[in-house]
Amino acid sequence: MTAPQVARAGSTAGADTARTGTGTGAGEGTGTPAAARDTVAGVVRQWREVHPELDTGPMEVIGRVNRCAALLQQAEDAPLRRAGLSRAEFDLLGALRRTGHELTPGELARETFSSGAAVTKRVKQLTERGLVERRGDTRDRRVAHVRLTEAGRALVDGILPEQLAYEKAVLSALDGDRQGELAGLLGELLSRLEGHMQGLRR
Amino acid sequence: MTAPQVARAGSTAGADTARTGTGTGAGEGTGTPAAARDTVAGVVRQWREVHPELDTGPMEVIGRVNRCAALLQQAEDAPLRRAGLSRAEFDLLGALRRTGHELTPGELARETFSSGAAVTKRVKQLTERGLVERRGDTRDRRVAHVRLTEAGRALVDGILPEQLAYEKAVLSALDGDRQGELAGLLGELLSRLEGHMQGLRR
DNA sequence: AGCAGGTGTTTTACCCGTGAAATTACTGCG
DNA sequence: CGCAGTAATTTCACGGGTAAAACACCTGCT
Repeated sequence: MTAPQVARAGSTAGADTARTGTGTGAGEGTGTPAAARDTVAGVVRQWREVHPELDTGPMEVIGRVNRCAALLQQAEDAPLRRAGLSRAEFDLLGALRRTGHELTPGELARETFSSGAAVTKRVKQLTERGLVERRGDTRDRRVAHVRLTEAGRALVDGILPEQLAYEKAVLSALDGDRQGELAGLLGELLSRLEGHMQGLRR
Repeated sequence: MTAPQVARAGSTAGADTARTGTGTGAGEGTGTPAAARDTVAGVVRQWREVHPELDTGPMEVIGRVNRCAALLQQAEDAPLRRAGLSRAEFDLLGALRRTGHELTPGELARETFSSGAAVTKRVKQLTERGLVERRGDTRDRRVAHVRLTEAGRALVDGILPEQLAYEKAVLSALDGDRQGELAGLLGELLSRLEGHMQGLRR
């Protein structure tokens, strides 16, 4: 969540940069690469016409990641809104549920990739709704502990299967094998990005 | 950009749902799947411990797409901010540059996946900065036409190569072949999502 | 011609997230 | 003990996005 709103609402990616592979890749042999009938392909084509000298390769990847994320999130939000939760709120509740224990605001911020200020606000709202409770730490009075109420736990447990089913349906656009390949490639990229990310901040 | 802020700022994905493949997929043979040392893997593991009966497969894909998008966008924003532009502004300018001709606010909204209201605001700001100009349509006085100024065009052309180089560096975490595979898989998913997306709005 | 209905754009009101400052509290050291 | 330094959390001011309402204008029908 902390990341530039990949998630939240409107979402991002749109007309981003995208490049075609470094020569390798996607072609399936048949006329159109089979996967190339997406918005990003069109955008890349336009850039190539205007700037034929540029290597548009990265756009193909990054543009698609962004756009997929946007669409997937949009889809995912539907079931949540029906339960009256925003994605950010669900993420917070989910963090509490999956860790199985109380978390401090700071931990929640790290866990949900959002700012401390955002956590403060969300916790306040969720407390008012009776989904979450807070208590001060007895030793260190600076810190607070947030935990799910019974209602909160029930809400998460009720939504989660629905959410997963919905995601499964959306992903069915890709067969099982491809989903696995995709998860693998993304995981590889992700683990390296998360590793030496700070090193690239020019 | 219109999509639910995959992009923008704080970014989203965080503690999202993610599933492990449907049996196929990522394993490389060696102990840890090689790609499984990312944040998402940990989150999925937690969910599985708490809800062993649920199929966490979709999380593996969707969670990673979201998280990758968040990190990539965060990285991409760096070069833009140095030029004093937000990603949304750059997308708008980029749409004008790559299409090569004037666009109406409505077209800009569609092209950048954002709301009309957002376009109105951005165009106003960019006009004040002298990067863009607007003129009313002579036939239909409801519509406006927005075009790049010379300064705007120069700015985009100056930033783009830098942006692409930066993206290329970030993606170098994956070798060329894998980038191609990834682009292919994402393109396939994306084209189907974009196709029958509206059909899933329960 | 005149108006009902539709379309393109802007305005309005509001929500939500952020960074920086403020607040409160702990800790180690002289 | 008392204070400088640091840490956890909240408050503040603001930017940017959205949906819905308001506008302005066109078009087709009678």
